[in-house]
Amino acid sequence: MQLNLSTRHLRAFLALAELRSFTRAAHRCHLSQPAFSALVRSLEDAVGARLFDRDTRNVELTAEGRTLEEPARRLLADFETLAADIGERVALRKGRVSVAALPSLAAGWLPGLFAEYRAAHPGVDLELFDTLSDQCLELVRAGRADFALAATGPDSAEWATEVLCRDRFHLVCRHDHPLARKATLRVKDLAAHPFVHFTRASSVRQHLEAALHPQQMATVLEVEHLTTVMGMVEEGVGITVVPALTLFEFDRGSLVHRPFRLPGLERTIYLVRRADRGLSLAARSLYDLMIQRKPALRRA
Amino acid sequence: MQLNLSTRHLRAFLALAELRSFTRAAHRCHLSQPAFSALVRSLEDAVGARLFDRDTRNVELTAEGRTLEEPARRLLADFETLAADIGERVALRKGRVSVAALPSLAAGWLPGLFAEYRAAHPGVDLELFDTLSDQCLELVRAGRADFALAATGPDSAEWATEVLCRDRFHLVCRHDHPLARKATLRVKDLAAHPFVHFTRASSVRQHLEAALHPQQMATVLEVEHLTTVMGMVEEGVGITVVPALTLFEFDRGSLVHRPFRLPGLERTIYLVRRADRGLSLAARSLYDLMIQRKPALRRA
DNA sequence: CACACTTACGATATTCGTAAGGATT
DNA sequence: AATCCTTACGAATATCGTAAGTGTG
Repeated sequence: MQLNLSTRHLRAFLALAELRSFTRAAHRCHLSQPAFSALVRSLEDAVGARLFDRDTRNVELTAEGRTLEEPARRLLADFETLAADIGERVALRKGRVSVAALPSLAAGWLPGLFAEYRAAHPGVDLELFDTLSDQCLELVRAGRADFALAATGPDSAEWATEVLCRDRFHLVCRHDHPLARKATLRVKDLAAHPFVHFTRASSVRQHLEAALHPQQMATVLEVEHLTTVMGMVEEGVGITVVPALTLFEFDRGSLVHRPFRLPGLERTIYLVRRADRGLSLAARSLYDLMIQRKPALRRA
Repeated sequence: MQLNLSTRHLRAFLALAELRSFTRAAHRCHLSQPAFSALVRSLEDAVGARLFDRDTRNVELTAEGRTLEEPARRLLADFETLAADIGERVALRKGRVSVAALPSLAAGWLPGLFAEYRAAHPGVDLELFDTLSDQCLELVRAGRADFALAATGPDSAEWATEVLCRDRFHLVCRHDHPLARKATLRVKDLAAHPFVHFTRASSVRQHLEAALHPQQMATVLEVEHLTTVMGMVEEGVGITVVPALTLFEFDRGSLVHRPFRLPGLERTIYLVRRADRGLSLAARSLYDLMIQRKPALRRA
């Protein structure tokens, strides 16, 4: 037989110990006085000892009651701290979300979204891993990230995926480049010009090659970072093709970007999470905000 | 609105977190599975968050549940420590009793009684103040002693008193003293012989003077400690009169002690406690043992 | 279809508030 | 007489277990 005590028992005990009056303590506990009396008695029965000496005039803790007073106070405080903690998590005033995202998304679209989320829930810690697709999934699998923004939709029971948006590829070249003003843009037009590629590990490169296959590019360079691609193109080293979500990097007067008509020339951005565990409230709220604020697809 | 949680909620939560099965956790909590299910739901409703992700195959903590797990474990452990503590006090395996007693009782009668009590309840700490009557009462008034053994029965609403025993006065003299063999012993016989008194502060002295009044003694010495009185009498410095409960000190071949017939020549030993607060369980049990083992009145 | 959680539901236990009782000042 | 805790008691609520329902492998 294990005893069952509730926070109401603790509150009643402490109220009575402090106020030394059943009537007033009952009122503090929002109970009628007889109900309060019964509650105290049930507590005394549960612990097997009389905790208060009472006659019609005075109420006072017994020796056993006094030994209980301080521990009970701490216990209730701990309880309430815990309740407050989870309450703050429910109210999204506290918590932590960790997102793994491709660099192309991390730099362009996410900052604005994170800013909005942070303004709404300043108490929630945000963590962002900007890394390549495989590593993103690995972080989610290991539980270090709540979910990932990735360009691959891994089709396994391990994952729960949802489409965030489709991201069309654009040609980027200098303003004075021949392709900048060509009437209709075709894939085979690319072959004639020096091309700045992403490294083969990047999802942009992989998507691009798959979409353009078997068309070959005139690769002059393979680089890792988006900024480097931009610099190269701006200096006329070559042209490139990038997804719309990275175009923020190329928004400068010396450059031009133009979408392709070809429907296959796009990638899909997925929200990916583990199928076997739900999202925390904080993670869910950020996830939902992402769905709600889907990246606008640029036409220009 | 303040939430009400019970130890059963905690136990259910922890059992389910550990066993990851409603069926098995319900069994551990001695509940039917649907009742257990309802209990978990009521916990989730109370904290306002889903704590377990469950489908028909798997049960697992949510992120919020995980944040709750360790604190809940500590909280329940604290609860049970506290319950165990008070249980041990109720069972008298733990506790503390403090007694204030006159030196005459502290040295003679109490040691055997304390030994008996200690053997029965080795976990209970015993404290003994052996001091004069006024100081005994002061210790009880201040709450530093649970009750006192005193020769004065203070007749005030402040005190609750109970008679422990009556203690008759005996003449003590050397074996070779004239009074050692006198056929009938009268008070006035005392006046002719040098008398060793206790100090005026002692209750023995006060009782004796009150009882013998207006008879005057031939005082040769006033000393504080019982042992000193014994030494003086043994060396033939004088005779003395002491209560029966101190006779243990005079049980040696060279000395004789003889009771007086006079009924007034006795003192009453009281158990004295504060009227406004009860005794702790440990104190009550020692108190009751004292009543039960009242000092045997010596006839010899 | 077997297993595991949820829902339905009637029975039982607990807890509530009002009203009466008893003790003390 | 007034105050304060306890007891009595019918009503509302909570909790229980059995049995049926539901979804998943």
